[in-house]
Amino acid sequence: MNLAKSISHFCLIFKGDFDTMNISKKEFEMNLLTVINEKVSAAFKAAGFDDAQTLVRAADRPDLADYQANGALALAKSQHQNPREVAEKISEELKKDSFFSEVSVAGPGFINMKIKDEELTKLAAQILTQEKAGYERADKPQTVVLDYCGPNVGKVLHVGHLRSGNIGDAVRRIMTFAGDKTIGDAHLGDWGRPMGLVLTELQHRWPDMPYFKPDYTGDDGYQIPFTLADVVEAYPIASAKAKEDEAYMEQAKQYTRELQEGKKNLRDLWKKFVDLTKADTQDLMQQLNVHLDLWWGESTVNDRCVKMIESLKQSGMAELDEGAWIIRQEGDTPPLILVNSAGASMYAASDMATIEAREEEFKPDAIIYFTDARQGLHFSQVFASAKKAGICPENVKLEYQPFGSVNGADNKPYKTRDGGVPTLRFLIDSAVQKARTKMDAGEIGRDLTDAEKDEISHTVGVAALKFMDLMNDKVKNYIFDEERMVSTEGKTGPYLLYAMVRMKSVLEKLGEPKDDTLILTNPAERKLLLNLYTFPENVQIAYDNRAPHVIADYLYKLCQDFNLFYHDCPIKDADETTKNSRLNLVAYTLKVALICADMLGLKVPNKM
RNA sequence: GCGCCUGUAGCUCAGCUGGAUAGAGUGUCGCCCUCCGAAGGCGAAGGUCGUGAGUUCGAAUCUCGCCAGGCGCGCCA
Repeated sequence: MNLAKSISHFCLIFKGDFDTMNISKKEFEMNLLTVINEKVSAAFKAAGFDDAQTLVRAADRPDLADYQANGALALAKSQHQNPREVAEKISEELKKDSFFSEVSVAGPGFINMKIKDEELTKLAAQILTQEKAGYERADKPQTVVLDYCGPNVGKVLHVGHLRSGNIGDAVRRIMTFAGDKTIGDAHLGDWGRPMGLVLTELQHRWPDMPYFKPDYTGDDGYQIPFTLADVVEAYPIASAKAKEDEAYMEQAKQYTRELQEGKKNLRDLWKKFVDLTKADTQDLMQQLNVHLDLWWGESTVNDRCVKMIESLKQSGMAELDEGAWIIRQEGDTPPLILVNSAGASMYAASDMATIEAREEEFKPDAIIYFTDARQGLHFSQVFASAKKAGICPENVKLEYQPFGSVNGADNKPYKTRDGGVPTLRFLIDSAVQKARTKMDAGEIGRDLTDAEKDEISHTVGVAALKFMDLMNDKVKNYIFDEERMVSTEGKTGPYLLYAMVRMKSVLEKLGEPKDDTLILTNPAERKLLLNLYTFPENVQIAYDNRAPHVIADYLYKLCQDFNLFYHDCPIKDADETTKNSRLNLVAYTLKVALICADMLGLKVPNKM
């Protein structure tokens, strides 16, 4: 994504023409970018350029400027004028504004602006004290359903669920912060042939369960003899047996059908192992601080799915081809298969029915899917078909947000040392264990009790795991380096947590600031303050691109700037004014950092 | 064969909806604790942005070709 473009998009609504927008000027002076953009926009007008984009953004050459405007370049191009002359004219107007200490034209026509320290410090109390630290929603808030996590009954959660849950939840948090109404749905895989297979295998192993007695009426108080581990083990075994043993396969098919028809004994048993999966998933997601609002599954839309397929057949949208019911696609795209030639409905049908259910229940503006990058074709078929069939209204946006795979050092999908697929529980446990080892070996945390160490190492370990997963552009594969993950050096979860713990610690030990006066006496303070002001733009870019890594990157830079400030600017022994000012900076930084951490679903301990 | 994604420092990655001298981290080398948390900070070295054209005043960024890697292509999810 392009920073400049995203910011300019963000700026588009601020044309300096507040009256026509029926919004008070005050409300728009909510962050530094909009303040400057208003000034530059006014200068454009005064110089005779009315409708041009100002293209204001934080300078990418901090040695030359605080903010820059690239609008003169674009303007000169469209009007066939000399860009430097255009920039000079605008810059002459800007120089009249006492807000800036320096305005100059550089290179082909960049307008560079430096802001007076007093202006910069004065704005802090107006901007950084706001609940959202200057972030202002540009367009109308939306209702959005987000589909992530995606656990499957009978299968153990693995690294793919880590990505789906982490990324989906982070995007949900970002959207929620931005003002959207969000609904996170786990989309449980709890239907179809796998369920029949599990039922069959459970019967083989525990034939005495009441569910299989001919006179079954209910399972009140019955304690199931199997655990989640048994269910997870049962599925692949059943799957293998079914391929060999025809009778076994027939039994599984029959159970699948009877389950879907609602036969009570099977439904009751099915519910037992679905609940086991759900409880396990809930536990893991809670450990990861991934929030879900909804636990709809494929079973939730079963009845709807049956009706939908019938109606698609009636309308001619679906056609029979080689024994299967399909929906033809545009161009070379292969058809979507609704019902296979054996008469079983496919997951594409279930996904379409789920869209219909979500539309009916929530009337969302958008539905966003977080699944791995291999499902692109599937979703393009489902989306196109849902639109074509009128299941999804035209104005509802269906969005597929793919993510790359997690690879080992060999750049092949990540495996444990024994070659197995690492479970999510294993990943969490080993991250926590590593954090604990680090804590026990280090000088830090000596004064903590064992219980505190347990809790903090869990927080740190999970943050390490999550941050590693969120710090890169989600569409790319990344290499899982378990040692680097828990390192406190460099761009890691523990580094961020450490910086934030320091901020908390400073405020706790030296007290909160007495008033909101801010003074700048050191370059590190100025750098940190300027960075705090760019929070709104970063949120906007992250929002527009559904890109948690933009927040991750911003938080990292904020912590770097803070650590430099912390190192260069002593607080305890400074004079009262300086001390108070620096405490203000710490408080502002902590506030913004905690918002960012929350967007990423990172918990921040008080000590570590 | 068709389609999607990726290729930037030794390594791991930002930047990619066109702008200045392409940024971090890590690794290597050097420096900084009498001080609010050194799980920290500072500095040095390190790049034909896969490749070749094109568009443009200006290309890592846009277009096209090529090369390399990953993934997907009707009855699993």
